[in-house]
Amino acid sequence: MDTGQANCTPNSTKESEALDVKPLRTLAPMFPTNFGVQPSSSLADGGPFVYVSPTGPNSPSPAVPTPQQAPISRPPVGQSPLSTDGPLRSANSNGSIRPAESSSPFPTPLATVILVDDEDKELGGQIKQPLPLSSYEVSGSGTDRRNGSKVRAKRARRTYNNSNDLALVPSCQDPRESVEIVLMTYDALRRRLLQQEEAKEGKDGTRRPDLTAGTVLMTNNLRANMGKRIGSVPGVEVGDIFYFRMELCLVGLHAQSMGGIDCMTSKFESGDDTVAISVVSAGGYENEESDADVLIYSGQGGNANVDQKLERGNLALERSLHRGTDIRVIRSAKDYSCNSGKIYIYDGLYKVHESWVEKGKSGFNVFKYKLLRKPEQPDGIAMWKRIQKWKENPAARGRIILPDISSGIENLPVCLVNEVDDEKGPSHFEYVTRVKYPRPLSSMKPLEGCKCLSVCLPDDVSCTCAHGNGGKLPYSSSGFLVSRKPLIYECSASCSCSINCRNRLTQKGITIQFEVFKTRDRGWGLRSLDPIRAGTFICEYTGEFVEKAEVGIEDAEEDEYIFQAAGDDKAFKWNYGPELLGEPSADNSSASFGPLSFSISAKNMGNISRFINHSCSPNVLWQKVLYDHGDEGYPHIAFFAIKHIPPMTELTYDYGLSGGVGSHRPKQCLCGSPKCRGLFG
DNA sequence: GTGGCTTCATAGTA
DNA sequence: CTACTATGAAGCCA
Repeated sequence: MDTGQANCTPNSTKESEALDVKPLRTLAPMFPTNFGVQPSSSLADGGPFVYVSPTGPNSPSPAVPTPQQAPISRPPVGQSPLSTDGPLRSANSNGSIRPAESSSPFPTPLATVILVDDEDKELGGQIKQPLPLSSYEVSGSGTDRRNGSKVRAKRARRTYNNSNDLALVPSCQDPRESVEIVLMTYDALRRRLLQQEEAKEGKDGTRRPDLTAGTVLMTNNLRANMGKRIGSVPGVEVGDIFYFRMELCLVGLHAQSMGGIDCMTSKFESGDDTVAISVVSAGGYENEESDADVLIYSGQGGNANVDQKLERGNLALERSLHRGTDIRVIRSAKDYSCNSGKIYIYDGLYKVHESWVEKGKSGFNVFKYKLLRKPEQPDGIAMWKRIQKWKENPAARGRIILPDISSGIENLPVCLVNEVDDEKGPSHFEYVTRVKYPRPLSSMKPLEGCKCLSVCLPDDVSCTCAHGNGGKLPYSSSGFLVSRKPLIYECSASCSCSINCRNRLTQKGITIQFEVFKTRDRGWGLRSLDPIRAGTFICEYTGEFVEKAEVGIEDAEEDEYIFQAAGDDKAFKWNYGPELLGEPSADNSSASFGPLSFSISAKNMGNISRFINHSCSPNVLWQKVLYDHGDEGYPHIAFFAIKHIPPMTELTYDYGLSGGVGSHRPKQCLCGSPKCRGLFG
């Protein structure tokens, strides 16, 4: 944002020089038509299957097995003594490894994404309405209160056919975009369901918005990468983060909603085998996770009071060892910002290198599988471990220019680092955490206050602040934006509620550990050391409030530090698919959101937000908020996360394209997105 | 097609 | 924080 746009040559050789910098996440190749299976020569030529001994060339494990280890009696390959192989229906003509046709008759696993959107009319009468929540509200099991008996509602079985009859708009061509749309839709529905749940007075039982949202998307075929596959999943990149197991299901990474091992039957030269395709290591068993490239994974079953058996997932992992097939690994990390306390990270492809049986803590046999990460993959969990070390010992972090660019003004220090060249930092500016208005606050219209005691609650119908926001508090109890709104009214000094009220989110400042860093080709940028969940408040855009007419057209430098959002339709689609819940479409028209009649200049004064660069595929959106005055013409601009953002990923928002309305001269865009418009500003 | 079972989930409560 | 438990849904399997 602070440099002129250099050139449009992407991916020059300079990229590889950024040693410790996580490379900017690149997009998956377009139109992947294979199943992610690479024929392995050792398998294709019918060579011997590799039984990796504990002393194998790639195994740093002890040469002598410990006494507690016993070799697994290996079942013959291609023949299942336990009938774990499913029926096979696909013919394989070329001899390469192909997944056997399983439950999905889709000829290709291209992401199937159905968008629900206001422009449906273009498609005329072919559109089928999505199934709203009410049409399958009875889901799962519950207790019938009349007779106390356990009843189990029929779960709608989804039949996968090729007619794509629920497609409301054509499928996305870019798998990355498909995955992101599925995830954003999922979380939007989940947040909305949670909001509805919190507003209910009598809470009958524990509701699970995560599962309900998942069911809605599954029922509407709104998912990516349907059908299982070995290897990487189109549109999902190493390092991607997830907050619910259902998210892994919806993007095709791991189909089991709870199970840790996912498998599929695949064709091999010598027959069919059910091999493991993905595992989730989330702390449920005694796994060893000390090394970033090694995972000692425990088998399933046993339940701590019986021996585990060589069946199901355990057998599949054993077969994966024999076949040498890739296994996707999803690892978890502690994250106390979310209720579950953990977060899932896709850590890329591993292979099983050895297996054994040992006595677990309970004294019963447990299967163990040693998985080694395949080389030459981007950092996944390794980045997390590195950040953890930085946090424990800040001195271990190299290339620090300033430990805190805010000089203690922010809630948390904001580090300034340069890992790409010798530039010593951005040009001077005054760090401020508040917008400077042309008039004093005392002269502006005050906000109407609520009379809530202690904190505002979503089930309190008398809260005037909730009324001002359309009847619902805009943030969930954990502090996430539920959906984008034309304007949010936070509680203010006029309210009787305390500072702990959930409706005082953005006025309290940042809660994430950010750092300002030098990008390769776009000047200085902003990123976070913490994972950021969709809907999280990032920061406010601070600077000097200027009326639009006052912006100097001639000042090129000022132009780089202006917040002046234009009304760009695509950038405003965040609250996808309220129709999926049987609700009316949200008003996402650009008239509700922009363009703005004012600008904020951060040239002379500002905060971290002045370093947020533009992208045509942004991960941050802006939202108008009022909290210290009631003048709707002078709203605060608050940034929120559009999607889950892994640590060390650059934060970007869509500057829009003012199209000659304002003073901005369009600049060459370097965002690298497939959707890049080429120009912005 | 169906019902039962397993499963490294969740959220709430103590 | 940790332990406990009630509820849950996908996919496998008989």
